[in-house]
Amino acid sequence: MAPKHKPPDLTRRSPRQVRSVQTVEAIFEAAAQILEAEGLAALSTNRVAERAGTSIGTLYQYFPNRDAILIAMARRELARDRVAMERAVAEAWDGSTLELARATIRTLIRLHRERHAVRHMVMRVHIAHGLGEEHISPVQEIARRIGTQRSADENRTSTPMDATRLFVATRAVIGVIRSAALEQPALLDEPDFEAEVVAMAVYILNGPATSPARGAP
Amino acid sequence: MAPKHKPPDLTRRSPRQVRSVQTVEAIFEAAAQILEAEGLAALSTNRVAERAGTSIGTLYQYFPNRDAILIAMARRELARDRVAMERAVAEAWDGSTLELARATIRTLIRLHRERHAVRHMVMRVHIAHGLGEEHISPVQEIARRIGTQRSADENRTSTPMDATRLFVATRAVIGVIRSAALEQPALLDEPDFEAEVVAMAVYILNGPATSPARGAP
Amino acid sequence: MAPKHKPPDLTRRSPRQVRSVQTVEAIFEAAAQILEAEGLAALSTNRVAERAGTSIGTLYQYFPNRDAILIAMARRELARDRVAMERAVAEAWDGSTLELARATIRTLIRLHRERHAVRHMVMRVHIAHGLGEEHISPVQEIARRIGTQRSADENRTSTPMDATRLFVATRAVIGVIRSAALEQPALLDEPDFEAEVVAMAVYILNGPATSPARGAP
Amino acid sequence: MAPKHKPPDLTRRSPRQVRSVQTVEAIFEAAAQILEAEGLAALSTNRVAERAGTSIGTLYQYFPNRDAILIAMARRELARDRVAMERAVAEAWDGSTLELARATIRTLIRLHRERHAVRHMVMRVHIAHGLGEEHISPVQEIARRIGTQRSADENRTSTPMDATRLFVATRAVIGVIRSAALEQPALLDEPDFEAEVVAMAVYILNGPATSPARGAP
DNA sequence: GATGAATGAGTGTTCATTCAT
DNA sequence: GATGAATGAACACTCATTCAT
Repeated sequence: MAPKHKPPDLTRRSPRQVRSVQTVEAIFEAAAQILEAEGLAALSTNRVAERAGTSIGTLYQYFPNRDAILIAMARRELARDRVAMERAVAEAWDGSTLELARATIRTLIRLHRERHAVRHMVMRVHIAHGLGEEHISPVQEIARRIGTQRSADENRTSTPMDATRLFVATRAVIGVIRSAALEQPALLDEPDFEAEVVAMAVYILNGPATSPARGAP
Repeated sequence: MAPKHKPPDLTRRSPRQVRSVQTVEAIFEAAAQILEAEGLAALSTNRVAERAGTSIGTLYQYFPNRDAILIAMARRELARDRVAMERAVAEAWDGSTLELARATIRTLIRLHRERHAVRHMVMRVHIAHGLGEEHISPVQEIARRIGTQRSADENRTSTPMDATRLFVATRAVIGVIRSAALEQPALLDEPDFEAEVVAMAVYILNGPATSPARGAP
Repeated sequence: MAPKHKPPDLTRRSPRQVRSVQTVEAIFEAAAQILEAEGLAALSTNRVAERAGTSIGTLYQYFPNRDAILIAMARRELARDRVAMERAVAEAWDGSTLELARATIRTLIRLHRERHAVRHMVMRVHIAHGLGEEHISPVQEIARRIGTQRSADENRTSTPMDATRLFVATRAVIGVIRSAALEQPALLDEPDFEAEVVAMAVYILNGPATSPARGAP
Repeated sequence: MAPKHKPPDLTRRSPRQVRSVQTVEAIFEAAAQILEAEGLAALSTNRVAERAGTSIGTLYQYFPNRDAILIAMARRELARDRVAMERAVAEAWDGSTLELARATIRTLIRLHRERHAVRHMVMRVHIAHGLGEEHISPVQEIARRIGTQRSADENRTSTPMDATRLFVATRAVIGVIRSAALEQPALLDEPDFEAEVVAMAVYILNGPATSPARGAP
């Protein structure tokens, strides 16, 4: 999993022409299809190029090595996540903490519904390359804002947020959703599941006093 | 990652002589070292044999293929986990739910303190081979016992445990501990961390009414 | 000897560029040389590539596995045989049955004169892969035409051809020639040998009444 | 197919004790079973020993290398053949040439009916080791006796037997029977098949004048 | 800029054979 | 005499990567 060769640059040509963009897009799609159908071990550069309808030569003009493809995919995914999360938070910001948490978690669940297997593999490679820090930020950042900023704003009597609790809250939420995607994808569509996760999150963030009644919609 | 061919047998010769046992042990240790130092991709059978001080042929007399080594390691680890968990539960069974949860989680944390990277990779292969069911059982089983059986025994007014909540509780706990091991190993040694996880677990399992005061020892 | 796994494709890239054709030709020649000098067991893909002056990787771009090389060789040989046989038959068709048989058998003998050992091994692998049906056809077909079609045309009083006799005739001829090539290659150059085989063939096909006098040129 | 290592001695211990004989017998039987079920390529010494119920160590005390097993099997088979042929000839010696040929060929066919695949592989290895001369003798010898000695005895007007004709006759007969065993085993049980082969043999050996009427019993 | 033929180090795995027990 | 653990050369095959066209 660790990179065998020196990792020089992770991008080669930034595609400016239309054709370039299409090629890169085709490569991403091809890689995703192979990952989904046959797993990481089956993802060879030759197969990706073939499925993408280009030659390997061309592929290597856009990506310096195999993992660069996966890392680029991970980053694209993360960027999309960030946008979706930002939007969800922005829309729910004026509501209650409960509503805000719900909006966040609902978005997170939605992001895990599609191609979660591909997501997972791509992210694993991303992390294996020591890029994990690019990773958690969106959720963590939002959790921090919910926990800290808002309690300050609204002068609530919640326990002030510390790093450990922030860590526990974010990892619990992500861990549960990831496990569900992996083990029981059907759970992601159940309102109960969302409710439980939301309850858990709010409890951890705000402390026991303000935790909502169970099963509230 | 998914196995291409049917996995015929995962064991070959079961070691009877003393020498054999030592050889197998050496293979496990060599594999663990390589995994820890260089990751899964660097784990080739030849290197394992070399580092174990045996020949490749000998390695293949005990393991029919590369993954069989990892699967055997995973199973050994799981067996150890199960024993540790059972003991912890047995010792804390007569105490309060809080104490029981704490004992369980403390054990879980301890299990993740050493060689968690190796654990992680080994388990991933184990799961990738469709053996995931051998996996969750110990924690899940214990959570079920804590949530259901005990509340029945003691006639507590807790919300009855359903499958979704059980899922959320176990995956949240495991997810948090796993993330800590991976991202911030130091957290595993902090009492605060344990306290937060315990609080979260008890809250999810028993419902808001009975959740303990924050930071209680 | 029987193929363990299904034989998915026997060809990979079909050579389009000039260089490719040369490569494939070099592989065939290298394989033939090794077969002739050291036998089937010594024919490893690495050695073939080395002797062909290519890399192993290149070899595998044209042949998906070791046996595919041999099968391709067998097919090429069979195609050549078929052409030679067709031509011989076409040229002798208007002559007597005796002349026709002689032309056929003479061609068959000639085909076995060069590199018969290579032929033999290559064909054995071909058959072992269940492709035997591609095999007998040319000779069998011609024998059938000589035995059936011609006797009808010419309204001769020969015994009508049945399947068993056809089988015996073709296998006797081929068996004798093959044995000669294997055991006493010098026989293939002796006119007497040809005469005996022709006499035998004509006798079996046409029945005793019309068999020619011994030793007739 | 050519022997990789020096072929020092093909026998090690000649089994004198009862147990030894049983062991060797078990090895032969095991080898035959594996050959029949999975072919030559699957015949490894380890598997033979395992199936024979001995250890490899023991196997190697009776046979110095893998091929020695097959060669011993071939020789045993050949010895049996010789005995059967001798007996058949002895019994039919006083009859007509036709009857003698029929007895011979009938025996030959019978010998090819059982385990012909095993026979074939075993013989192939035998020949590949340059021991082919041990091979043809029984049939050839008998053909010679039929062709030469008898025509002298009976003062028939048949063409005197020469080496070429002897070769053609024996290889034709063997070639046909071998092909039948390999390609159409059912033919071996048909009286027509035997009749055709006998007719062919008698014709070649005795010349056209004395060849029997077709289909005579 | 695109192509795809060529490369070869490296992988997993087998198996004939040896030798300490 | 029997055992079976150990050996390691050899094999079939893959795949990331390069570069001449």
